[in-house]
Amino acid sequence: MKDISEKTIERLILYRRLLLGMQNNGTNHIFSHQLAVMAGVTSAQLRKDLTPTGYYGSPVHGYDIRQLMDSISEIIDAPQMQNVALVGLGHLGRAVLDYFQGRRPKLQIIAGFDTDPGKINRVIHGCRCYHTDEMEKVISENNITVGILAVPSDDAHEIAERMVNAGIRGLLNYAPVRLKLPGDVYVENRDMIMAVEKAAYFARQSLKGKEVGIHESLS
Amino acid sequence: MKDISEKTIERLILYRRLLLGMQNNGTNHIFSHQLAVMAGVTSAQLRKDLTPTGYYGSPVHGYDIRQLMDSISEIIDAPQMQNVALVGLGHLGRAVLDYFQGRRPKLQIIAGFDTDPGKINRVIHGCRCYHTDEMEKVISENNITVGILAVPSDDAHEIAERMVNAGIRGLLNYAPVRLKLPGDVYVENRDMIMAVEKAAYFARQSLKGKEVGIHESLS
DNA sequence: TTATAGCTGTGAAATAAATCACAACGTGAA
DNA sequence: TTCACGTTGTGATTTATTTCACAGCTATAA
Repeated sequence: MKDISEKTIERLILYRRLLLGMQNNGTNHIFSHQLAVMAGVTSAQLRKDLTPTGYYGSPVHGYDIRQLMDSISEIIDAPQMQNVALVGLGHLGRAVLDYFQGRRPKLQIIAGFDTDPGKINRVIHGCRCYHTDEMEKVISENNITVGILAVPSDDAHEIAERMVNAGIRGLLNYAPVRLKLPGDVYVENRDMIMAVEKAAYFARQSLKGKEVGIHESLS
Repeated sequence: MKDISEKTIERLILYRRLLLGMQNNGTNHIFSHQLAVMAGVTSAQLRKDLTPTGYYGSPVHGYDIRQLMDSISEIIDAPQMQNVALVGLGHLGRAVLDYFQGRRPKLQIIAGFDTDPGKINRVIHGCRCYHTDEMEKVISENNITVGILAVPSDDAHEIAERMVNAGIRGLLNYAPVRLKLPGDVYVENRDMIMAVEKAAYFARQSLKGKEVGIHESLS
C-alpha cells in the first residue's frame, strides 16, 4: 500500500473528530460538502483523502457517519492499545494530560516522568508518575513506542536520545529545539516560540492586506 | 513583493534561532550547508528561503551571522513592538508564558485573561492578568493584534469571536476546535489531541517500515 | 417505465514546494 | 599573474499536493 501523506493523516484525524461531534448530535449521515465546510477544506479534497480508507459513500445519502468513522479509525488507530510516555510534568505536561487523557480509546498516556520528588508516585488522570531515572525501564517493560517531550530546552536532547534508545519510535516534541535522532524515528515538532512568532507575522500580513485593499479601492 | 509561504516563514524563524545559538557560541560566519544540517533541510532550500531577505552571502566566508539574523528579522519582526494577548491561564496558558515570555524582544504577551478570581490582577512573567470581561477593552486600548487561545474547547469559539471583534488579526489556537472566523484573520491551529494521534500513527509506520525491511533483506 | 437531480470517486490539469545543477564569484596557492 | 577550489544564487526540473470536471450511480417523481 502506498503510504499516506502527513497532511492527509492530519485531516483524517480532524474528520473523525468532526464526525464524532455530528454523531453526538444525533446525525447519522453526512455529505462530503458538509463535512468539508466543517473541516475548512474543499469537498474534492475530502473525498480524495477518504480514498485510502476504502469506504464508499452513497451518492444519495452521502456517508454513514458511524461506518466512515470506523473506516478512518482502521487507518489511524492501532489494532491494540498504544501506550504513550510523557516526560516533564510541569505546566505543559499537565496541560497535555488535561487535554488528551481519556479522549482516545486506543491511546493512553500510561507513564509520566519528572525529577521533582513532589510529583513522583502520584497518579494524574490515570497516568502514574516516575522519576526520570526509571524511564528506560518503564518504557521498555510497558512496550511504549510513543513519547511526548515537555521538558526545558536544555534537557530535551539528552532525554530524547534516552527515550529512543528505550524504544520510542514516534516523538511529540514541544521543546524549541531541533532534535538529532535516527532517521527512522518520527518527530513532530510543536515549537511554542515559533508558533507565536508565526501568528504575529501573519497578523501583520493580514493588516497589510487591508492597506493594499484600500489602495486598490482608490485606484 | 510576492508573499512568502508559511513553510518558508517557519524555516526563517528556525534559522534565526539557530543563528542566535551559534552567535552565543562565539561563531561569526557560517556556510549554508552547516546551517542547513542544523535545521534539517538541504542547503539549496536554505539558500532559496533566504532569497526574500535580500541578504547576500560570500562564496568564501559564507554568511555573516549577525547580518543574516538582522536580515531575517527585517522580514519576521514588526518594526515596532507587537503586543500579544493570552486567554486562559490554566496549565497551558502558564506553559506558554514560561516558554515564550522574554524570548523575543519585539513580541510580548502584555495581557492575560481568565475568569478565575485567584488569577486576576496578578502579574506573571510581566504579563498582567484581567478578568475575561475586560478583554475587548484591554485588547483595543493596547492595540493588540495577536492572540493566543488556551481555553477549554467549549469556550473557544465564543472567545475567539470576541477577540477578533476587538482587533485580533493573528490567532494561535490550542483548543481542539476548528474556528469559523473571517477570512482575513490568520489562525494557527495547534491541536494537542491531534498531535499525539499523529505521533502515534507515525510511530507505528516506523515500526512497520522495520518489518518491511526484514522482508526485503530476506528476499 | 423513464427522466431528473444531486451526489460520489477519480483521472486530468493546475498549482505549490523541493531539489538539481551550474554559471559566477573571490580568495589563496603556485 | 593565473589557476583551482569551494561556495553562492537561481533558472530548470522534478515531485507533491490541490483543484477541476465529469462519468456513473441510485432514489424519487411523473
